[in-house]
Order: sequence, then structure tokens, then C-alpha cells
Amino acid sequence: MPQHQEPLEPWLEALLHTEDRKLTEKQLKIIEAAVEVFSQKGYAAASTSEIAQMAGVAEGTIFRHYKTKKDLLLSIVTPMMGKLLAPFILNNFNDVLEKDYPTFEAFLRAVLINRLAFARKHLKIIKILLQEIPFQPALKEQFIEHIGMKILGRFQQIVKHFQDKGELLEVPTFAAIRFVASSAVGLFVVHLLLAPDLPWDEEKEIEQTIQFVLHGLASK
Amino acid sequence: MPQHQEPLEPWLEALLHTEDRKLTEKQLKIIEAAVEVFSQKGYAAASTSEIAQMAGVAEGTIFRHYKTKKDLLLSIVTPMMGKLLAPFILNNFNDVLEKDYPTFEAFLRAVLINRLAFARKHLKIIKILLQEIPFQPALKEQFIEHIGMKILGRFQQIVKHFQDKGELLEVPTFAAIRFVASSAVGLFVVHLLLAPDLPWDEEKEIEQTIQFVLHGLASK
Amino acid sequence: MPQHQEPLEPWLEALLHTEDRKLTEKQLKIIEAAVEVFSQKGYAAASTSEIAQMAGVAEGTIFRHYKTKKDLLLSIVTPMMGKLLAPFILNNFNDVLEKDYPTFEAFLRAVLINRLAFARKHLKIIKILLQEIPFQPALKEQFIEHIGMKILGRFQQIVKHFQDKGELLEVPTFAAIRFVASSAVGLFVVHLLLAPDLPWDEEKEIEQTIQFVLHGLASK
Amino acid sequence: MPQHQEPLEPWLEALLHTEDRKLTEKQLKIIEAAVEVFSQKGYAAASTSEIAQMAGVAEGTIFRHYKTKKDLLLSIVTPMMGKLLAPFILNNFNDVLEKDYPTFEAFLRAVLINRLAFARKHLKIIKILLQEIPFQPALKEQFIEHIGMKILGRFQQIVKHFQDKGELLEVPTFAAIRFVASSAVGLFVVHLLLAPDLPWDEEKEIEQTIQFVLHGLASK
DNA sequence: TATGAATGAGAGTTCATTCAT
DNA sequence: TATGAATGAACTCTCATTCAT
Repeated sequence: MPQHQEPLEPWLEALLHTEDRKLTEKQLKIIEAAVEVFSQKGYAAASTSEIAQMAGVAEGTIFRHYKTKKDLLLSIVTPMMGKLLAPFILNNFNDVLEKDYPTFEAFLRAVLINRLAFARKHLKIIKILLQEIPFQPALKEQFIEHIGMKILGRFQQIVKHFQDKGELLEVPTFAAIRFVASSAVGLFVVHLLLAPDLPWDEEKEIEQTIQFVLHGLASK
Repeated sequence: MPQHQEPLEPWLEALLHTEDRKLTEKQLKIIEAAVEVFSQKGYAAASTSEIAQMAGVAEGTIFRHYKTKKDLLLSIVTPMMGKLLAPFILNNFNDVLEKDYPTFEAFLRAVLINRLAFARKHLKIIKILLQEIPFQPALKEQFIEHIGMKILGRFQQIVKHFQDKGELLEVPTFAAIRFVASSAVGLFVVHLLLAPDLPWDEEKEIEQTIQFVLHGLASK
Repeated sequence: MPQHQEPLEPWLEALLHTEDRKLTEKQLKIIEAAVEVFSQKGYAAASTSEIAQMAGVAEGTIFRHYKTKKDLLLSIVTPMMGKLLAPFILNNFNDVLEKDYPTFEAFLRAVLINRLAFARKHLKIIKILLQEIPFQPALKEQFIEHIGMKILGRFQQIVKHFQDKGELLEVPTFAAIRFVASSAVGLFVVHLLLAPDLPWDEEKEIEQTIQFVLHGLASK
Repeated sequence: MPQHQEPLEPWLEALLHTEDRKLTEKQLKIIEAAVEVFSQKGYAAASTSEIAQMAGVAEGTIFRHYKTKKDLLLSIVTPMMGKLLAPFILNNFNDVLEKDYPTFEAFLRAVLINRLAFARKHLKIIKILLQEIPFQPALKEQFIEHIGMKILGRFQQIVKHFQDKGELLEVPTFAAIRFVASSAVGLFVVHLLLAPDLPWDEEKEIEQTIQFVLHGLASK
């Protein structure tokens, strides 16, 4: 009996916990293979037959579990979107702010460390997500819904909070958010996507980024 | 006599001036259509028959001018790479620095304004470029060659220059470059790609971005 | 249950016994059709769509079983080459010679009768083989390997054998082989290829050919 | 003014003398290129664009002179058929026989030497001819007309002539012709087509072939 | 549930031929 | 006469999807 002793990739484990229904072993293999192929070739250039082959599964089997190729894509990428942005959508975030993040710096540090770790773990899926958002209306919608509605609102709250505390310059909120996000995403893109093979001192670079953003936004 | 009165798209005009050989009218139409379809659907999902149809041309005509579909892609995207990064590859940039950019702020402002205008003009091609770099080794190579070798070197020079003048913090050059680039690219991505329909005061946002970067990097 | 009652063409049956893997019914139809079309129009002028149509199969089905059109050609023609020349590549041919062919005449008669019967059975494939050898390096290679290395060597042995017995003139072996082969192939070409519709007394013509060759080569 | 100083290939010169109308320089180049490409790839696999390129001529130019690709083929191959078989179609061949060929051996030797030289000169076109006869009804017709009607008749006459003189066995004429032709064609095929690179003593091989045929057919 | 042979629409590409210049 | 851009039909081949087993 083939046992799946090798530890699952982290993102796969995450997916497993998301799904209510149990995934069969074959389904797991299919998803693993699909993530691999989609991230390497892009959705459109990936062929279901290649995925099937890599998964060690008959072509028909994929379509038993996922009605279409697009279904397969979405079933992989959709749950990731929520998790990627989840930490910012806590219910009582104000309490959390007061308690856990006494300063903007503390907040920024927590977010950077936490999300960078997350991104590293789910690198392949995030790649797929980034590639396919422009072309998959379903994804774009979800993205807008999550980012546009929830995240932006929550961030506004946060920035306002620290501006009120006098920590941050009175820059328009939206711009401030852009600066923070740009710096964070820039860190991610450069070190995980563009130059993944270059050695780097992650802790130090995070720290530098924090200092840059703080100087850039700090009131005096 | 068929006259091409409608003004060409700016990037097309740019292409025209790049090419030595004359382009026939049909070739122009093909490129126009290809840019449109590639940017909308992505390279892999775009079909040559759709491009031909949109160009009002027989499908065979495309292959008379471009040996393969990939050829068509590269012939559009390659020349853009040079132009996108061109302004930084001046020969006597040190002179230019001394004369035209007495302060880092002046330099930053010039670059942001100039490149944002450029990006807006060549938006579609830049979209294609961003989408396809991960999947087209030929493009990746060019990108690395241009960015990795030339631009980074030049930027290092610049940052060093202003650090020596005491204007900039003694942050590691590479990190400083990342901050500047992140902020610039962030501006571009947000306003031209993510939310192209939202109204925004370009001049003001550029100014805010400059101030953010300056504060973030200024010594003192 | 679809039953394949019509008797298979002999060469097809031969192919079946060559192949280890089972051929599906559709594969059989494809090969039948391919042999027909290739032999009628030549490989280059045959279209896979015509083959598919004649086989009563979707065009895609052909490519499920044979990666390319050339693959289809080779999978038909390659096994025939071995069989065509097989009888001469017996392991203990010297024993066979002594026992079964006491005279050169006996040997000649056996070969002519046997190979002519074979050629008649596999006429279409031999046609294809003849047509395509000049243009398919893969075939040319096999041909050289089989003919040049094995058959020529074996024939040399045979001719030497009968020359030593004093039956044959001391003509250079290579020339002797050419005479025998020319006469045999001439018989085949004239009656099976050039004038297949002319009635002829096969037995008699074989006999005449044997006598011609014998007289031509006999010592004394 | 470009002059055509290099000596023309022999077959080309032959063609020139066949044609009544003058061939322009471009037409010459086209025919040269067509012969080359047709003989290398076969008619069906040869493309007019390749021929045009090799001829240094625009694609359209070919079709100005030859209505279709098949036209081009026929205009090359048809005149060769006549020349190939011409020597046997003399008007007063009986006189020639009496005067020039007192014995069958003399006749055989003359024919072999003469036709082999011819074949060597027009090798490429003969290759094309052999390849395309099975697929080009027009060629097949001409072949049948020339061979079936004229050559066979003439040969019958010749064989009868020498049988009457008691030189040849009373083999059925048709068979005798087959033997002679097989031996001659065998010589040609082996040394000019199959093993063109092997060195061989042409004169000696011709002589051996003559002896073989003579022994094979000689009365007594 | 899983298979994989079969499908057929459509992909990219080739090519003989036409025609305005 | 010669050109070569343009054509569109036909080509080989791919692929998501279906379905009998």
C-alpha cells in the first residue's frame, strides 16, 4: 500500500485544512502536480495531460474531481487568497492593535515577518495567483472584494489609528498604504521572485525596510 | 489609395523608429492587433487566428512576417525593454548628474515623471512584458542583462554619488535601490494597472512619493 | 460486440505477430488505411486527414497512437525490413545450406519462390519501402545495416560455398550477387509492380529466370 | 551584366537543345534549382519557395514560366524520357543492326556503355523520374507509351534478329528482354544510386555484366 | 472510483498560387 | 518581365473533455 510518508508541502497542508471534504490520495497528487505545472508554465500553457502524468493519474481522473481545467485552477488558488490576506481581517482588530501593537513599528514588524514567512511557504501558489489575476475574472473579482473592500478599509483604520496617536505624518491614507505595501511587496518580489538564489540576511533586510518606511512616514 | 490617417499609438510609432526596415501597412496592423490580444489574454491564450482577424489580415500573412508566434511576441516586446531602461544608460551620466541633478530630489523627480509618462504611453506592451518574463527565457535573459548588469550598476553609482555628497543615509546601496524602485513601481502598478479607472492627481502623488522616499532615505 | 470477421490482409497479420503490445481495433484500421494511402500517394503527398477518414477514425486518434506522421510510417515499414530479409539471416545457415540446398540451383529456386510469395503478400508495404528509402534517413540506415552488413555477408558466404564446390564461375562475389539480385528483383518489379495486370505463368517465369542465372554463372 | 560562365550541367544543356524557345537566365536557374530540390526531397516534399530561393528568384517568377508546380516537374522530366529511350527508336534500326552490331555482344556492349554514360550525366533527373512515375499519371502514360509501345517492340525485333541468327537461346522474347534489362538496370542502380561513393572499375563491371548475360542467353 | 481510448474543435504553420506594382 | 506581399485552404499536431469499460 503506497503511504504518503514524505511531509506534505506546507501549502498543501493548508489546503487540506481548508477543505471540508476529505481529499483522496489521488486528489492530493493532482493538486500537487497542478501547482507545480501551473507555476512553471502558466495556466494557459499547462496541459492537463502533463499534470495527469506528473500526478501519476489517468487523464480522466482529473475531470472526475474537477469539472474543467479552470475549476482545478480556482480550487487551488481561491482558498489561498483568503489566507493571504486573512490576518488583517480579524474581528476585533482594534483590541489587537491596542494590546499587541503599541507602536506602528511593532505593527509593521509583525506584519512583515509574518506575511513574508507565509509568502515563502506558499510561493508557488502566489506566483500562480499573480500571473492569473489579470486573466481570470473570477480571481479578479475575489481580489477586488478582499483587497478593495476589506483590506483597504482595515488598513485605513490602522493608519488613522497611528496618525491619531501622532506617530505618523498626515499623509493621505491611501498614499500611506501604497508606500507600506510597495515596500513590503518589493521586499517579497526581489528576494523571493526575482533573485531567489541570491543569499540574503532576511532579518536585516526586514529591519532596513521597516526603518525606511518609518523614516518615510514618521512625523518628524 | 488607403491612407493611415488615424494617429498611431505612441508605442507603435516608437517601434517604427526602432526598426530599420520598412513595415508594410499590414505588418503594422498585425503588430497593433497582436499587442491588443496579447495584453488582453496573455501570450499563451492568444490565438494567431484572433490576431489575424483583428488585424484584418489572412492568418498566413502573420507567418510571412514572423516565423512563429513567439517571434511575433519577441519582435514586439524586445525593443521595448531597451527603451524602458534606456534613460539610465547614458554614456556620460556623471556629467548629467552634476549638471542636471544637483540634488537627489531633482534626480528622483525627473526619473519618476519621465518614466511614468513613458509607462503610460507603452502600457500594453509593459503589461505583456511583465506577464511573459517569467515564461520566456529569451526575455528573462534580456531582462537580466539589462537590469542586472547595466541598470543596477548605474544606480549604484548614483546612490553612491549622493551618499558621498551627504544627502543620503548610509543604507546598503542595494537596499536603497530596492526602496526607490519599489516606491516607483508601486506608484505605477497601483495607478496604471490595478486601478486605472480611479481618478488621481498624478502630480501630487508623484510629489508625495518623492517626499516619502526622501524622508525614508535622507540623512538626518 | 464489434467482430472483425473480414480476413486481415496478410501483412497486417504479420505486423500483429511482430508487435508485443496489443493493438486496438482502431489502431488496426489506422494502419490499414495508412498503408493504403501511403502506397497510393506516397508518404509526403498522403494526408493524415485522409488516412483518418479512410480508417473511420478521428484525426486526433492517429496522433494518440503515433506521435507524428513519420512515426506512423516507420512503425509500418520498419518491421517489414527485417522480415523481408529475414530468411537469409539464419543462425546456422551453413547447416541449412548443406542439408537443404545441395546445389546452387536448389538454393536459387527456394529463394525465388519463397521471396516472391512474400513480396506478393506484402506488396503495398514494399512499395512504400522502395519509395521512401531515398528520403527517410531512418530507413536508409536500417537498410544499410540489414543489407550492407548482414545480407551481403551471408550471400558472400553462399556464393563462396558453391564456387568452392565448383558449381559457380569464379566471378567476383559482389558481381555475382548483383546478377542474382538483379534477376530476382527484375522478376518482381516487372510482374508485380510494372505490369501487375498482365497474366503470367509465375512458375514458368521463375524457372526461366533460374535457368538464365544458372547459365550465366555456371562454370562450364 | 551577369554572365553564366560556369559550364552548365550536361542535362541542362540537353534540355536547352530540346527546347525550341529560348530560356532566359532566370528560367535556367529555376530549372537547375528545381532538379536539385526535387531529386533531394522528392516532388511532393519540395516547396516552390525553396526552389525559388535556391534559384535566386522571386516566388512569383516560377509561376510566370510554369503555370503550376506540376508543370515545372513535367517540363523537366518529360523531355528526358524521350532522350533516355531515344537510341532504340531509330527509324532504320534494322540497317543499323546489320551494319553496326554484327553480334549480340556488340549490341549489348554498345547499349550498356552508351546508356550508362547517359544515366550518369542525367542522374538527378532519372532519380526524379523513377520516384515520380508511380504517382504522376502523366508520366506513367508517357512511360507506357514509350516503353510499352516502342521500346518493347524494337527490342523484340532485336532479340528475334539474333535468335534467328542462332546466337541466342529460344527463350521467350519478353523474358529475354527482362533479363537484359534487369542486368543493365541492376548495374545502374547499384553503382549510381545505391553505392555511388564506392569506387568501381566501370569498364570491368560492364564487361562482366555482358559476359553474364551472354552466358545466360547464349545458345550452346 | 478510476481508467485511457477516442474525440473534434482549434491550434500554429506551410505552401502553391495570385496580383498589384 | 520580375517581384514579393498577400492569400486561404490544407496541413500536422494538441488538448480539454467525454464515456464505455
